[in-house]
Amino acid sequence: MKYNFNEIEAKWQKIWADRQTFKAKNNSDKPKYYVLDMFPYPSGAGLHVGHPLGYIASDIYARYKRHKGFNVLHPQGYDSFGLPAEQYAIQTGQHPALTTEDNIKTYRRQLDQIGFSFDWSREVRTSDPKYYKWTQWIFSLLFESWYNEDTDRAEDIKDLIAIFQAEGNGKVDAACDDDIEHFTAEEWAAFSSEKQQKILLKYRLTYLAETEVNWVPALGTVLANDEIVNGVSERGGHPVVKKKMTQWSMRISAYAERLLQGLETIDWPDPLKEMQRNWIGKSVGASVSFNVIPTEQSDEESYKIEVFTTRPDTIFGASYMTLAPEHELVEKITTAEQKEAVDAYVEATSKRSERDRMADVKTITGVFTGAYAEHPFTKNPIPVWIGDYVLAGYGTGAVMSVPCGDDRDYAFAKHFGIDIPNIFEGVDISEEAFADKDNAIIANSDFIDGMNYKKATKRIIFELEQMGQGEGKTNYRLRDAVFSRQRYWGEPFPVYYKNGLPQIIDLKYLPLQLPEVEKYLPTETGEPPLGNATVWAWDSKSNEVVDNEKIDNKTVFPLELNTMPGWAGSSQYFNRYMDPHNDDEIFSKEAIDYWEQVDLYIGGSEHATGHLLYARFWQKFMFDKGLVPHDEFAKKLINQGMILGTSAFAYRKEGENTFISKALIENETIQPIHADVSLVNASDELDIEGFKKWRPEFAEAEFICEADGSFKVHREAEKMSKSKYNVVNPDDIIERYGADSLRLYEMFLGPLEQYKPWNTAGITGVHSFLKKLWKLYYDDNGLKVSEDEPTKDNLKTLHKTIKKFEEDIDDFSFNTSVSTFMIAVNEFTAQKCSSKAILEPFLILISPYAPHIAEELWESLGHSTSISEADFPVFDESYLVESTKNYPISFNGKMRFTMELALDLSKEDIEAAVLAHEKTKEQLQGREPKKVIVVPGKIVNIVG
RNA sequence: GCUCAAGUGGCGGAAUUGGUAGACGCGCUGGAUUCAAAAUCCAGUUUCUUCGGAAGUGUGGGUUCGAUUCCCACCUUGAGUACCA
Repeated sequence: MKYNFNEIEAKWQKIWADRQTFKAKNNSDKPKYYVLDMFPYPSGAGLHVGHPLGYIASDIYARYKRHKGFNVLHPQGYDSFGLPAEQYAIQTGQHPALTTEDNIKTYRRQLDQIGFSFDWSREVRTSDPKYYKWTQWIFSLLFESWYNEDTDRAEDIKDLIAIFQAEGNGKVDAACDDDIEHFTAEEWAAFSSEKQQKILLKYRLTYLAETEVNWVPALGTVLANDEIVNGVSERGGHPVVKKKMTQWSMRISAYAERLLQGLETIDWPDPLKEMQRNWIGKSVGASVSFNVIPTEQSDEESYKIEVFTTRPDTIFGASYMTLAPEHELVEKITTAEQKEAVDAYVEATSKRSERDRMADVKTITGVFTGAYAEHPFTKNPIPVWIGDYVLAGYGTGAVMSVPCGDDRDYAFAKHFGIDIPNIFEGVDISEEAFADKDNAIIANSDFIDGMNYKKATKRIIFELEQMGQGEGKTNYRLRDAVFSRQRYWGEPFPVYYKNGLPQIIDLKYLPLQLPEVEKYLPTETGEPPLGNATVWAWDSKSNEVVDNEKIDNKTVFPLELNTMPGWAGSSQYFNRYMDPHNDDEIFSKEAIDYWEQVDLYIGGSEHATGHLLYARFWQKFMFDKGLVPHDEFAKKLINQGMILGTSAFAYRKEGENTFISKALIENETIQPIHADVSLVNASDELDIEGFKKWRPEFAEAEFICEADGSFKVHREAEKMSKSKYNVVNPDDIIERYGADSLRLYEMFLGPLEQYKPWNTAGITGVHSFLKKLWKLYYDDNGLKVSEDEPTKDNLKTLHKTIKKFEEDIDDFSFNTSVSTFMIAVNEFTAQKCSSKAILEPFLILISPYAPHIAEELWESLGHSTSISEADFPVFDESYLVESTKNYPISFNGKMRFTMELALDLSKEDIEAAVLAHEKTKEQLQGREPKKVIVVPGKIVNIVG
């Protein structure tokens, strides 16, 4: 009988689906294990071979854990809101829901034929109203919460109102907007309801605020900072400009410290943690306030400049101050003489886009305001400048400039001829600043002379606090996250506006479903696409959506026109899988108490500062609300590397329609043109006729070939993408070699975390391994497995494989496992092993990797239940180390043999080793030698 | 610039409490089978070699009986970040 993989795979995929083999129960005597993948966005292009890499790894692990006796939750779903479906809708008028539905069908078909053990009964889709009901609900929960710094957790807004009623806001320590006015209980009571609502909005964890946002005119929407790469939009590469808009924001900054601390408690990759740390950007230092020396313009008011510094110890080296051009004091303190120059400078910088400003870091610009501030200790006047190297958005938008201790201040001072006093002992600052704080000894600084950074900092902060001119302060780079998008295809906010103030729709009336619109573009008046909806008003009496014409602003009000960003739905899906069909609660208490959190999460590192940070934030919030038992949602995370495409480039002479083979290029100016990879063979030769037919503009092209008539292309690894013509489709691979081959090969390609190019040629190796495996069980006469007693060699191979397999999979070294199987099959073949006692447990080892062939052979051996229910074979060391049993050698003792070596040591080797061991011990006068290293045939070394 | 990761045959890659470097696969070479091809099987495949050996894990040092592994400096590549005071 032959190995007919297509038939076998279709058969078992159907059986698994029919029997619901992988359906997980929310209760069990077994320990639980939750394996999660980052759910896909179902794009129109379908899957390419790079997409399933992480899914294959997690599937192997999930199947392995089932064999190990765990109740495994391994769900899958779709992140189905998103821009491409909307863009397609704008172009074609097709409703995004229809496009999305089609794409999901393609995805499901492709995923199914790879043989994943997903529990599809728990599928979620972020665009499904039954799902986004709960996304909206979490939004409303955030709206009804504030962050209490004293208890360091989110609390109910009702508690805050109670405090305001009892004692005003004087003692409240909250994460809130920074323009809070103080009020007493009496004042609070006297405020109008509107004023009270406005104040509360400044405290809520999600709030409306006029913010400077990243506006992308080409997309008609705003983007969060993590959606912008090098000053252009991540999707599409459109220019980004700053614009002030009223937007919903998430007060993630309240959680900055906990998001940082939490990293210590989770087993995530170090580079990814590092990225999150940098993104949160904690810096410890002090805030210092400098009094502005009154001038004729400002003598009526006294101004203070607040600065943040991480180097309070260098305060005596401050020879000037710098404000960001956008700083509010700029116009107030500028003197008459300098006004013209300052205005011109502010005007010029505001015109420069963010991108220009970033690209042009080297050029030093700035202008003197004419004003002076008073140094808090020396009382000397120091000039106040403005310069665009100071960012309005970080710290206070102002700095005390210490040219001798900071490179940027140094360059600025040098450029404008400002004083550079040296406050470091024994350091030459004539050429550059001395920024090494760990090796600095302070000098010329009054009472901190001779101190190091640590001591001086402490002392300065103490003195500043005494004087009331500063305090120790910690700053975070992490900004609150803008949560509004001017798009159609996203979750609607459960919000309507009464007198311009946001009101939340009660959970009872959710989901608030997306309205139908005629056009998916923004309206002519510049409103978001939902502005096109005609039935989009809220009747607060009947609690339902009604026609816009009924708006009277008494009982019927306009609804929010923005929708939520892509990360809203993906910040809660991992918990929803635990109880996905619950319409009364986001999940039941039993479900969350049973599954707790994700044990293993596999996905790409590109989500480091997006999804993975926001999801941690929501989880911490949910934890504060007592909804989840852990404040981190995923215990362990692995980043799978990307599988790259191997692009092919044909070189064309610049300005001509003549192509020239790679090896023949000398000094022609050439232009590389992407050629479809299917037109190029393994030796990098181009199919010229196919190439001509492929693109009409090349039909008439000339080709300069090698002497043997071949035309060679240049190869390069790039991200797989349609536009680079380097996409390899899994459907073709599966048809030709089978899903089991694809699964094995993707794992065999290299370490999971690594980026690696796809190369179809190598798949024949794993495919012939499967054929050899099949032949161990079947020959031309049918099943050849016998009831024979296993030989010693058989047992040795089996147990060696079990041992190696477990070591590999515990380290997530999926690639070496495949090699382990290959070695085992080669050994069994050489041993002519047919013993059922060996071949049956061996199948269980293979089954996570190649589940279809394993199921088929398992059935052939007479089992009526799925192999996924079989227990993992028990490893028995005695088959491996028997050869050393009769000798006084312990494995973890002073004499060391590795397991592998012990297998192949002869009796003579071991006797020689024991002798050498004893002899050395004698020489050392009874002390145990540290190590005796033995390899077959010789003693390598003895270490005393 | 800063932070992090990685450099091993023709290729993908194995080997880490320091102990046989190159497992396993691809490719290549030779052979068997075949009218032939595909498929399959067997043998070989780091380099040099006077066939005894010698050298060898980016480069140069160091520690060690012993270094792909540890330390220092440098080079290269990739990723992240970018005036964060």
